[in-house]
Amino acid sequence: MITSVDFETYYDDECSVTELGVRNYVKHPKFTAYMVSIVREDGFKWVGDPLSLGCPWELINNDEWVSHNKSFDEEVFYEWVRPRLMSSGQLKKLVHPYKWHCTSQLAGYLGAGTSLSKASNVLLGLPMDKSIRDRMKGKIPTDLSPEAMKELEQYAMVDAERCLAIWVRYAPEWPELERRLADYSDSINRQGVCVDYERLEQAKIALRAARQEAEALIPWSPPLSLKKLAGACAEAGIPAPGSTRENSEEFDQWEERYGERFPHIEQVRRFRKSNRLLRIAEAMERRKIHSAVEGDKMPFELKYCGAHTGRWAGAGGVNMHNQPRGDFEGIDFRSMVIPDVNYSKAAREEFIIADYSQIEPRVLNHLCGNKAFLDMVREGYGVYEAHARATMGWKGGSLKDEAPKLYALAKARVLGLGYGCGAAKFRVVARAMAGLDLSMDEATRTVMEFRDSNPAITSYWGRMSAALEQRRNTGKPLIVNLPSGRKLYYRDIKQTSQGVQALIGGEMRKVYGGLIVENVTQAVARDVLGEALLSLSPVLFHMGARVVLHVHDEVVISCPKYQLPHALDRIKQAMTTPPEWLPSDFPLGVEIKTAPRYMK
DNA sequence: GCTACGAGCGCC
DNA sequence: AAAGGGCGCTCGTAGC
Repeated sequence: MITSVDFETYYDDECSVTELGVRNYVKHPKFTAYMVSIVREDGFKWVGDPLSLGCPWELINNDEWVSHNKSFDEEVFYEWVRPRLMSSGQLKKLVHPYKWHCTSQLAGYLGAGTSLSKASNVLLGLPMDKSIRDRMKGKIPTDLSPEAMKELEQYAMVDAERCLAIWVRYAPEWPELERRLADYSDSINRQGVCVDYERLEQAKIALRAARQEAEALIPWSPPLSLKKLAGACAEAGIPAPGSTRENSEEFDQWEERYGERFPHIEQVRRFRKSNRLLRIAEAMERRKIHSAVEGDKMPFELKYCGAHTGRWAGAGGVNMHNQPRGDFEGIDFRSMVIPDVNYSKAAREEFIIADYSQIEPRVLNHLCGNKAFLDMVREGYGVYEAHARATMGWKGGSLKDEAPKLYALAKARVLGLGYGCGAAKFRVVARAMAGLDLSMDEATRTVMEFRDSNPAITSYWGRMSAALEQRRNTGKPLIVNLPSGRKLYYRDIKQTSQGVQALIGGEMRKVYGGLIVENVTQAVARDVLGEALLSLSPVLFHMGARVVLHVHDEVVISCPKYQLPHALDRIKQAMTTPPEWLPSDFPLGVEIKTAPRYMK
């Protein structure tokens, strides 16, 4: 029997998931699960206080439960509700589901967005009203009038009904391998990472000092106000920069001319950066879980299929997918994350960090059938040099050594031009990715040359563009089949005043051929990582190691030091063996290193 | 007082 | 429009 279970819980500014993460939210003294809605496949429905005598826990014992954001409801049930039911004697034996499923993960897999309202909209065609929940902030049911209580119960029931409907209708479309990946994600999240909280404390002191110093040197307030900045520029008799974005061409020119006369800009950046890092540090602190055996750990959230391409998305307050790299004010932020400790075992651990090398260009050239390029990569040439040999007429020796400028251009072309980028944007991309300063003419010429010499890629854009056109204004979705069997969905494709748009991940967004090619490429690279995670899992388990984190094309593993000599080869082997849906000679490359702390 | 949204910026 | 893309979080501002 499928049964949907949805808890309503108290929240306010300081006691919320956003603020504390799921684990410490449920532990908070103010936390209360005041309502649960239960809907069974046979039509049975119940809503009310989960601790009340009438709550039908024994009825749904051993059912298959389904929730939207299962890891949240699990935490509430196992850590707050069930212990109370047991200690009050209301339950004589432990109640639990036979299995617990998640419709947020299912909806993500189906490219429908991960929120219940988007999923309901896209998958059931039923919009939802979330306003009642927003009005519940800081309130518990005793604050409510009987009418308001009734309204809330109805709202909670609708959530559970929609959740059940989505599961019943779409669960068959969710393959076993993807379900394992989703479960695995949840376990990685819950396991968390070890954090060097002492070092973090030192960092916070330095960051507070930097922020304060910067704030004092900025003559306006609030310090990040662009309006105030423009006002101050006007007073100084100089034009205001259109943007303060670092590395933007426009801003660099402005800074060159006026930077000396107007030094506050540098402090604006310093304020922004130190403030941001300080906020992250504080959020990491609030998520701390102390364990005598495992040390101080921080659970986090990598959302399975958080992006419509299927990529995981960092979430939950501390985003492990955008941790700052490198040094700021003497602080290397990534180094706060350290290998697992286990004080009950003597084994010390070390990180192994493994990255796929340029996986997206490799995938793109495979998808469009660019054999010449892939053959050269298989022969051992680097991706950029292979591109230069295949399409830029390079016949010499090592491109990087003999023609560094051409190498940079090849790199910019490979990274920037595969998805339809035009000349103006290419100038920005080439600057950011390869440190190239191109004139508009040079950029235009490069873009044209690239397209001329890469017909396989441009015709791939064309096919996707034609597929879109075929479904425009027909109501029929464009479903792109990926080699893994997974699909990408472009629903409700419409001509609008903004160009062609489609319902992508629950939102209307602009769409065109090159974009779909980019999405597919990203999606296939994601599937490679997914397969790698699953094939790594038993390999690591045998060595007492485990994945603690993954970032799109990078896997961070904590491994007992005495296993390191075997580990590197085995990991590389598992990661570079192509999934069965790719050619067995597909050239996957992995860069692998050991590190005493998270880095790069 | 609140929410919604864009700018800015971090990552791959 | 042959248009690089995918994310999340903080802050400031606009609008209610």
